[in-house]
Amino acid sequence: MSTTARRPRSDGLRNRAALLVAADAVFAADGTGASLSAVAARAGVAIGTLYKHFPTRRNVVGALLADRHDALFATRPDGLADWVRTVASHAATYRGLAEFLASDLAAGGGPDAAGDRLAADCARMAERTDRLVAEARAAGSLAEDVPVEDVVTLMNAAAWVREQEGSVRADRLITAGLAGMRPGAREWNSGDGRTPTRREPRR
Amino acid sequence: MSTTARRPRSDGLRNRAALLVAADAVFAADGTGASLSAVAARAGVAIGTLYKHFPTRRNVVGALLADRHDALFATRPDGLADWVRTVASHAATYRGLAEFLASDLAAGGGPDAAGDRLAADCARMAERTDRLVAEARAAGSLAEDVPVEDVVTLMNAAAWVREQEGSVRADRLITAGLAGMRPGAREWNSGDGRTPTRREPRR
DNA sequence: ACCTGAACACCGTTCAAGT
DNA sequence: ACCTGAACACCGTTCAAGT
Repeated sequence: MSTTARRPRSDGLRNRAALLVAADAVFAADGTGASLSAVAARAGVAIGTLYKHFPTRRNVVGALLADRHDALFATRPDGLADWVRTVASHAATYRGLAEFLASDLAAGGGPDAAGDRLAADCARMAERTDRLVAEARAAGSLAEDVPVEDVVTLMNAAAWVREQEGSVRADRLITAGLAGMRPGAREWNSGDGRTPTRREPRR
Repeated sequence: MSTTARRPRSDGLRNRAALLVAADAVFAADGTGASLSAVAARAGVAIGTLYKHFPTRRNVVGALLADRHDALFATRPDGLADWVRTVASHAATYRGLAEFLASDLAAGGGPDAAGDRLAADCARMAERTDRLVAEARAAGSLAEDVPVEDVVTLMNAAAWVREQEGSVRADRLITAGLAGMRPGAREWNSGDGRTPTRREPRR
């Protein structure tokens, strides 16, 4: 029960910071799956030191994203489309990050939710998405029967597309996806993509 | 210039077949990036034999997909939506395959186009997509100003989503995406996802 | 309290030697 | 013509030993 707050040693702090700087550079070049040995080498510390500070690769990614997430949550998104675009762009910071975040978000916040920065950030992202989806529904720009999951899927998919094919294609996917989620957009057809009729019109 | 057709040795053929069976099982379990040593071991051959038959991992994947592609091209898709769904489903056969195919398709058919089965198949897929996009435009179910690339992006994204989140979410993404590519669907707004007006109506 | 680096298990890829 | 398996370079992860 004694939560004795031990103050960290100064070399520990220095090494931690150096590791994050190195990880950012290495991940930017080689993606989220890049060599951790290379990260440690670049930071000028032994591999054991990296594992001491960050027991899992997930911890490295989480720590690396912390600052970016602060910035992300500090902005007031101008509607759902803006939020989707911003998150998709963020989730494509490193190659492989989209997959990383998608699985983390799906797991509802990763393995150990307590004290886990990445898990907490994912939860916050989910909350904000919920809110903006509700707003968009109220504003009539999102159909009532489109679940939040569909929007989250679009965000993840767009992030992956951004990694693979660049921001232009990702933006266009978002535009089309959201347009297709507007009230009435999925009324006629959507089955075979041929005959533009057949379902009874709404109201 | 002498294209002397040498007939392959029988043990060579047997090993090749065994390698493909093993690769299918291992890839199904661990994805496209799975251990090739494990594949060779499961096939009961030495690692060198694997590399003799398939110099690169891409060749393994290509050979593995050959039969599936024959089946894919044998079917007559019932419109663009059907084709997009079919391809997305196919491209999610193994984990990691979506990324594999996306980059191959983007490269216009991979490194060595001549005699490369995977490259040829990708080219065929591109052709068929072109044709169905043209048909959909003519039928009025796809807006004239939607480039084929947008449809291909949707196919790739849906395949990735299928790997990550399952077929339900992938299908819904396709439905929304295609609905958003219908004539007129992107007319009003699509900027901030808030005010449903502002652009001049069509015609 | 933190750091080091050897140690172990694994994988990709090549290539000399075999049959 | 094809197969084998040792060899090399690399990586993830742990842990005893240091300071």
